[in-house]
Amino acid sequence: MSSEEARSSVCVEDHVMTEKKRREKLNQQFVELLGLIPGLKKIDKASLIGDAINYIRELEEKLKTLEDKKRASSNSVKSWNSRPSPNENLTENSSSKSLPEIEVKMVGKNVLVKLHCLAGKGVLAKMLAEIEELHLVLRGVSSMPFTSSSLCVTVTAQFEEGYYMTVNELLKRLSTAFIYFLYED
Amino acid sequence: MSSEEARSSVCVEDHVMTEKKRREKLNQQFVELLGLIPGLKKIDKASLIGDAINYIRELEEKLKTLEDKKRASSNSVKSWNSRPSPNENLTENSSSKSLPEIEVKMVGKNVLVKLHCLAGKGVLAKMLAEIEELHLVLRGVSSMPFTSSSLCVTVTAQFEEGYYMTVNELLKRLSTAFIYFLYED
DNA sequence: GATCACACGTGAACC
DNA sequence: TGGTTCACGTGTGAT
Repeated sequence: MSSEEARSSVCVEDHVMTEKKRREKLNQQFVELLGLIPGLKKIDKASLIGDAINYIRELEEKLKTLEDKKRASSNSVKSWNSRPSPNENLTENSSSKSLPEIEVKMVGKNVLVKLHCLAGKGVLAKMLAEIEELHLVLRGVSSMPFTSSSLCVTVTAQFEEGYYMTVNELLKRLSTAFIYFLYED
Repeated sequence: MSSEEARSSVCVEDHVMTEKKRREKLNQQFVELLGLIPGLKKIDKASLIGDAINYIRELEEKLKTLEDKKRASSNSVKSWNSRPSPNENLTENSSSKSLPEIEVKMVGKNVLVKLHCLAGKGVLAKMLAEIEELHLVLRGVSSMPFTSSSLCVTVTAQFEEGYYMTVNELLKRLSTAFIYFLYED
């Protein structure tokens, strides 16, 4: 008897409490997980984990799909500045500044944007998208190859009703947007 | 003694086996989940579920971010066909077909695409992106307003090295891509 | 030897 | 009343 009671320095009840604690924690995790999984039917612990597994796989797949789409339409843009050497055949008599060069003019709500940048798949589409996100309505777009690797783009646009911006602000926003391209995952 | 043994029709051992089965199933789910969660340190059951929870939250957040981005650059395209009434002032002497009208010409690797479509924010950018996804390298782009609500776009391009397509195939792909715009979530 | 996490058998609750 | 799921206390192995 006495040997059984004193079998361990801290007696059996301690063990029971510890185990109780462990179960509580685990169950707490279970209910937390329960709140995360949408549209589950059985609330079995097993089924719950099963649904969690399926949900994770589902999310991962969706994410992969979206990322691939994104990548397919913006990956090439990375090559835009991937050759940061300004020693192209365009620094001869141009202002010798590195690309892209951005020029903005405004008359009332009318905007003229001139862009000179390294050509690359997706660059033009991305530019237009970014311009339109600044609440500009495209009027005319002209794009022509300049050197073998650079592009001259001219865009005319108008501010949407109720939107306006100063020239400097617009220039800053455009530059920011283009930089955003380059570092986009 | 005998009453204890015959307490249930199929004796206690059945229950034991069932419970064993249940545990096995649950543990099986645990290990399956274990393989899905990246970079976990402790392999506690509790910690495992905890990490699973965090991972799910992480995935959901990433997905939301990506979807919002996507939405921001493609939402406006929905307005493209949101006025499906062909009774615009352009059905007068045009071929009276509903927009968009797509015309494709090819000479060797050189491609000419003419598009007549309802104007809308994001339309042009999306078009160019889709064209480029067909392994076409943009050469020249010209876009001008036609009626107050429609747009004439002319695109010259070249197939990337190693890529080719028949005129009909190209036309089909482009049409498909544009339809894809309209029904994109 | 103390702590931690686990699997087990068992009684009970809930259709 | 059977089938299914859960919580509990306990024994045990690993660190």
